[in-house]
Amino acid sequence: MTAPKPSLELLRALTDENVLRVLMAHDRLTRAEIATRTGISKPTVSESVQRLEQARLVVDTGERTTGRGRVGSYYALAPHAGTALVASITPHGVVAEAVDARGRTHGQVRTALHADAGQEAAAEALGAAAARLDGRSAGPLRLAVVSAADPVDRATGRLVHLPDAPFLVGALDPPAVLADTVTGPVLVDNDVNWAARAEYEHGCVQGVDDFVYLHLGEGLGCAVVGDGVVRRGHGGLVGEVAHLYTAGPDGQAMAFTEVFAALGLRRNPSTAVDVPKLLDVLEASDARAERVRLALAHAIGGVLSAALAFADPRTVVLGGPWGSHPRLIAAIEEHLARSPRSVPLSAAALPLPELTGARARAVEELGSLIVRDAHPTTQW
Amino acid sequence: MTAPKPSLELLRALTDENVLRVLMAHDRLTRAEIATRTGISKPTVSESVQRLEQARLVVDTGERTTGRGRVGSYYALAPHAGTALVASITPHGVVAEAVDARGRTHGQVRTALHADAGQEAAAEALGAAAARLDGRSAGPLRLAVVSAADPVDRATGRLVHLPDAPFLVGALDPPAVLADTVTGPVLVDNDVNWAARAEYEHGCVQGVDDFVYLHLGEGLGCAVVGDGVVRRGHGGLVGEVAHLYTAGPDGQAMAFTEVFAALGLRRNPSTAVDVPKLLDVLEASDARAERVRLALAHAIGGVLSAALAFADPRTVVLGGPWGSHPRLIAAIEEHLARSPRSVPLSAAALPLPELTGARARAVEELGSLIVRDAHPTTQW
DNA sequence: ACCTTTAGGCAAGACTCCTTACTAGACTGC
DNA sequence: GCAGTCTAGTAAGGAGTCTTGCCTAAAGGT
Repeated sequence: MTAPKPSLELLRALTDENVLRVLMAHDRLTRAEIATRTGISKPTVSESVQRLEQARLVVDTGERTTGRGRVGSYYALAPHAGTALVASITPHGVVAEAVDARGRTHGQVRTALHADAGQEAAAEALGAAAARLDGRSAGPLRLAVVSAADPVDRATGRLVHLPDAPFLVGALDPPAVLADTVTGPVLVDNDVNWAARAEYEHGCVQGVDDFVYLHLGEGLGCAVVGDGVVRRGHGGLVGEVAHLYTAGPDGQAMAFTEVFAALGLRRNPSTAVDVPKLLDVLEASDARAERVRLALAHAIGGVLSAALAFADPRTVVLGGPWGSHPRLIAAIEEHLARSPRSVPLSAAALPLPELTGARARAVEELGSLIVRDAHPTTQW
Repeated sequence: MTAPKPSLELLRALTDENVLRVLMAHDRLTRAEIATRTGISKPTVSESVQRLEQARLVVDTGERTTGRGRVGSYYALAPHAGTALVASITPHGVVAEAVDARGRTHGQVRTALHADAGQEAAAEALGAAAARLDGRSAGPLRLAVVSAADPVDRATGRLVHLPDAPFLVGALDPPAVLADTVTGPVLVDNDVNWAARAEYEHGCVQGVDDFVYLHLGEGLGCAVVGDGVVRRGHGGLVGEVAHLYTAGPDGQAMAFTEVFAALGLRRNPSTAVDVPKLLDVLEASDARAERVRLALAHAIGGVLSAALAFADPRTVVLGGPWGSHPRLIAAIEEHLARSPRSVPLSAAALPLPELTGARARAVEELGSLIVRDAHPTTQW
């Protein structure tokens, strides 16, 4: 039911958007190249470039074409059109970078955190990183996209604590921390959701519009991609599988997180999974380790039965410090083979996937902001 | 990333779309009324109406305005612009109707089926109903929207049989059955999904963009609405909760459908739930019935824990022959109160919800078809 | 030295939408 | 019964956009 009111202003806006978008994809182009790439006629492109140059969204780079024919001028997006902040926050540290609308990274800042650093340290590191990147880049930081290793409230962007969840980063309010440095919106989401986006765009499930990404690490998380988009649900808590009923070591129904308590795989007194111990179990070959592996496969099989029922994925991607272990995947596959419904598994493989996914969103969003700059009042 | 190529043809198409859409919402309007309602100027509207009249998409109804001022002519969508077939197929019978782009129903056909009628009877009833409605309506049947009480393959529109599911209607291929009568696409989906759409638009969850609709009847089904749209997943099998792990009567993990076997609530030898017997249990007040109710609440609580983990609904709607029973809802609420995460419940109340939901989709789709008629080559 | 190629500019034309002004007809009030 | 008022629709003119086609300038190839 899309039907914007027709007007000549709309046409002009559309032309400018086409020009801006092609400049976001190609970093420097002559007017003639823009015309052929967009399919718009040369005179129209010329007018548009003139408008956008006057609006300081596009600049003549000073470079000139070489080769046969008349020399042409290369145009590009104005460097001061702004950049976006991309940040990833985990209990181990903060990684932040600035990206422009072309998708180029303009500097990266890493800050290590102690495991028991607490939330103030995380907030401070995030703020400091943003300030440094803001000072270093040509334009303002127009928006921020933040990845956090905890559940995120969809309405406020704040990190939330769920019962029996490890709360690795702790209470943090990224929009508040970044309000002074970033001029526009601050988008926050769970690291697993961003990782899923990265796998969708650059990883092992390209072109698969419906899949589930199960992250198994200290915390237990999951992302659901439906119709090509990461689904967040009402509160942003899609993928919080800790309290999902599944099968425990002796076949009794229990919450997924309780399975690790029952198997002695928690890092007491917290509710976090003891990853080193779990990896030992996956490597060991004694009978007890085999029993634990079976129990894990059974429990994860239960989680996957829920994924099948509520997300109907084409594939399930397993990631996280122990989620992509081949022996675990083999055990789960064996379990699935005996189940009434099955689903193919694959292992996640991208490095820093949450940063990749967040970066993609940042570029997309920055592009939309710049397009809106050109025609602030036009809406469609 | 929407950026259609600007052109004058696009503008004209947009004008025509605005005019058509407002005529779909108001059934008869003068040119002046169209102008004020769309915000487009009178001369432009006049041109558009002339074009659309020539294209036989709009007609002068012959009616004239009364009251002060010059008499105006009322225009309306052409009756032969076509209608859409809406059909619901359950083991008890077929209900079919024709709707026009205004959303008006143009006749309903009901065919009762015996419980053991088989799939040929269903196919025949559907085909016959379509033929009768086709003959009765002014224009052609341009598309069909079918609701079926079984899982539907998203790619083909065929009904599919899942292990341990009752397969109430049986193997049926609505696109094939309707290919001769319906000139355009045939959209098929599960009755629960259509019912969820009806509740979203006219029922108890209006404005709630994320909810889950749990249908409890002979079969066990579920619909997931995320960001305002019914989610279907890769194969269209979102909501098939029969094999979801949950808690059985004695606390052991088992598939949801097995719970009914364990409780003796199946209509042997099928896997369908014995609804009358279950309703008896909900009405009875002896200790055994109380135990069964607790077990049901526990099992459904497990299903809801999966819904929370994978859909994060704002509300859960309970529907179906026994799903909206107050005593069941009370038992589930009591169970949820003791759970780490909870969610509000509400009871479905619409009559024939699957037909309402399917009708809404049919009207929407028919509108898009008619708009495309006006400008077949323009795309956005 | 001449031809070819290419970026960019210019002019003309077609088209769309809008504003303003006008006409035709019918009701209202005296 | 008549003048005034109100409204649907039309006509004319203007502003703006896109496209086609042609031209010029400058560089490379032959």
